[in-house]
Amino acid sequence: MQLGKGVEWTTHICTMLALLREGQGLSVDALAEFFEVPSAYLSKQMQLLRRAGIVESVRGKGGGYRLARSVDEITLLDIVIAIEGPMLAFRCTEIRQNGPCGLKRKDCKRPCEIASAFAVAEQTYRDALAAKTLASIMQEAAANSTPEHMLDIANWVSEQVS
Amino acid sequence: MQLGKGVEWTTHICTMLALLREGQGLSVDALAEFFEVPSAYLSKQMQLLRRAGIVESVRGKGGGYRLARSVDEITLLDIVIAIEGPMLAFRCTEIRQNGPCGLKRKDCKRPCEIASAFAVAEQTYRDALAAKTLASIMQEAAANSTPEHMLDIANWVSEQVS
DNA sequence: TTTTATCCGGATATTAAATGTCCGATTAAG
DNA sequence: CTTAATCGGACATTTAATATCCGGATAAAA
Repeated sequence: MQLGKGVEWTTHICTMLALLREGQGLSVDALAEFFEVPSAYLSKQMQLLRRAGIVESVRGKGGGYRLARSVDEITLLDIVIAIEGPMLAFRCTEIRQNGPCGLKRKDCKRPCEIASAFAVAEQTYRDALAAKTLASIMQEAAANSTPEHMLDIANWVSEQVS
Repeated sequence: MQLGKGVEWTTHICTMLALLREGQGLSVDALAEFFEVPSAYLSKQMQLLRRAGIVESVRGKGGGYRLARSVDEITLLDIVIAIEGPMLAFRCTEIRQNGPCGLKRKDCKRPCEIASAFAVAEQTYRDALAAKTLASIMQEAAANSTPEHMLDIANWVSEQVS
């Protein structure tokens, strides 16, 4: 049970995009270089974010990606669902309907107790992710970082958005 | 982010093993037939449960699997960890240390805010699974099932433990 | 208008993980 | 000794994750 690398990558990237001013954008190549991740593959992950409405893209020279809404309207759950899809981690294949004592389908309108228990647990997970906004992450990051490092990043950003 | 089929299979199987009396056991072949899952692969999953101390095995003729402890001492988390391993779903590859503004390793003793947030969320998931014992699942299952179906299963079990 | 930089989407390739099978060794009952 | 069962390792297959490439669209700048 593993989340794809895209979740880690794009979450960090969202914190970068949050530093941009109105009208600015960062290209996939710049972001890939910043984090040393493969550019072409990162491009695919960014497209997933775009289709989810988390970021928006500007095509053509000088284009790039930027956030599509404010940092307090983007949660970790939004990102996970954008990258991983909406399916639950627990896959119920209804094996209670199999074998010599298998139940009839009509008697299986409600999920079994096992599937229900996993669904409840996953909901707590999602609730926790939904409660964590990009805004709160950036606030914590700022509190734990040094002024020098934040300045480094600000300088790199301004070099990119030429 | 998907849990393996072994989690669903072995959880259902634990509820079957819970029906056995002292000294009885069920063979992998019997369990595989009961749920219509591939016997050889199920055998692998059962070995994982065994190494985790959830079930115990009896080799040789007449042998099989049975629970290694009582149903209120076996949780869904025990089963998930036995099958999937102890790793967290979110893999932090420390990309904050990469690229032109990468942090030095010595400045990364604490996990970053993103990794922390995912760790907190996963802990709520695990807490929920740890709170769900096999005992509570069987109680719910009994409440939602019919006497006929429970009798069907009891009869099948007694045929197997010859 | 041409060049350049960028996203977009599809196709493809590569790698890793999940799933599934097989077999020889071991163990215990009859 | 034969039979039935787990154990563990090796292997095979299938699927998912990761990664690359390219042609097309778009827009800015030269």
